Amino acid sequence: MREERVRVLKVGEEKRGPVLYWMSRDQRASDNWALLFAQSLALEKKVPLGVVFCLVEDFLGATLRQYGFMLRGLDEVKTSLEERNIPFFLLQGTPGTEIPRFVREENVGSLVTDFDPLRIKRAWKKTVMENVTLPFYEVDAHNVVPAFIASPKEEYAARTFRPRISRVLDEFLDGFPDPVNHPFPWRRKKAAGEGGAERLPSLPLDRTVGEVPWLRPGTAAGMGALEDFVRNGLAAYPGSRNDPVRDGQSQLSPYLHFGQIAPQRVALAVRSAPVSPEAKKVFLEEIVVRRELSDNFCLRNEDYDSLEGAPAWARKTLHDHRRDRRPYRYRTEELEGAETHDPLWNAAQMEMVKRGKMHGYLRMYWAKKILEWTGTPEEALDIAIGLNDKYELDGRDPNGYAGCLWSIGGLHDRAWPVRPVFGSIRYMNDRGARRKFDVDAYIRKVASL
DNA sequence: ATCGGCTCGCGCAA
DNA sequence: TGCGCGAAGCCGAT
Repeated sequence: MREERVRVLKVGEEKRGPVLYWMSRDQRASDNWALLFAQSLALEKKVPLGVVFCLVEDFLGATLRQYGFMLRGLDEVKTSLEERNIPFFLLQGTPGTEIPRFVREENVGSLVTDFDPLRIKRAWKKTVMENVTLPFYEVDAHNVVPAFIASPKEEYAARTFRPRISRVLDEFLDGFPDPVNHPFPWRRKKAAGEGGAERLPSLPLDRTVGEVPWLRPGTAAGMGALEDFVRNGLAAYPGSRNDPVRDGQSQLSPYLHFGQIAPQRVALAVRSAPVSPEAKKVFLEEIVVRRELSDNFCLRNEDYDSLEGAPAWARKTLHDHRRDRRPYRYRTEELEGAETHDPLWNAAQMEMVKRGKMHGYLRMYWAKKILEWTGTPEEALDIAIGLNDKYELDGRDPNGYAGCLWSIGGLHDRAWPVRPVFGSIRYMNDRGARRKFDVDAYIRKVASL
């Protein structure tokens, strides 16, 4: 593994004791650089290795839908790790309290965690850091090119970020080593406690948004979806990705969001697939450049989920058009209930509510119409992020924040001809959608869900 | 079907 | 200081 993936969060005092990987964003037992680094430390010191996940009861308003997908995936992680003599502990509570307590109780010698640019995760790590004395490392197991290496600043657009990735991609896109059994058993084993899915009934969750039956959670299912896409979808991807009727997208984003599969595994599979160089290029642009640009945005911009995070030209133009007349106005509840005059928008909203996933092209259209139909750009952004985080399996992800800001706040985009309400933010309408795909067929498809 | 204009600012060449 | 060009478009002219 390239050592640039590792950042020392705290030098700490070296002492003998097991190595603990505090798993957070990258919820998988293989293809995980943070786990691999933790194991290499443990092997070097000849000590046990354990993995802990801290279950927060109310993570940014997450729902049964998202907790169900996550906890069922974690149960698979537990099984896979235990087969390799690595215990998995599912704690419940605030990481700032629970991780330092676990470290003390089990006499942990070194602590490793994975990388996440979101501010709540950074705040947790800061508290943990202040409450432990041992060495504490962070490994970017989510990005092919680690976010701290990719760029030292907030990038202006994909075109400024792309060359930074291309320069070093070959160095970082290396293969994952095979998992190995850990030779040193964890001794004073804390009581294992209930499994993840068993805890679902007792968690204080929003149960109005139920689990989705059509997408099976976990690493095995995610790897299956990847295999299926590479075999049956990748070749046609450039032509079908913007057609929500054909559904030419990879369906991998929920697995990627919860870290159940590694983006790097996806990139490796695509790179060696027997398809045209063009198809590979188009998909790698999505899976590497665009996805990692979202991490760059959230890492380098404190205001990644508010209009303050939008570029200055965009904030100005939206402000200049603040008082423009809005021909349609909807309240949050009307939007949430898919009760607008626009059947395409309603269908997109219904697809998200029912399936936990909205097609990529429609996400842009959907968010831009919220800007057009609500009182202020700030309100529009709050509603878009709120609905996305409530219903999408991949809510609360850097990609979601960057996507909403792209649609509403001109992020990573350029100026376009001036329109009412939008100013020079790129405008979209259903005529454009009709040029691209059979809108009525899509509406019928959603109605039959 | 295809094309140009719309419009802004970064990054690089000079 | 000038210039090319960009994350998924729209619209009207041809």
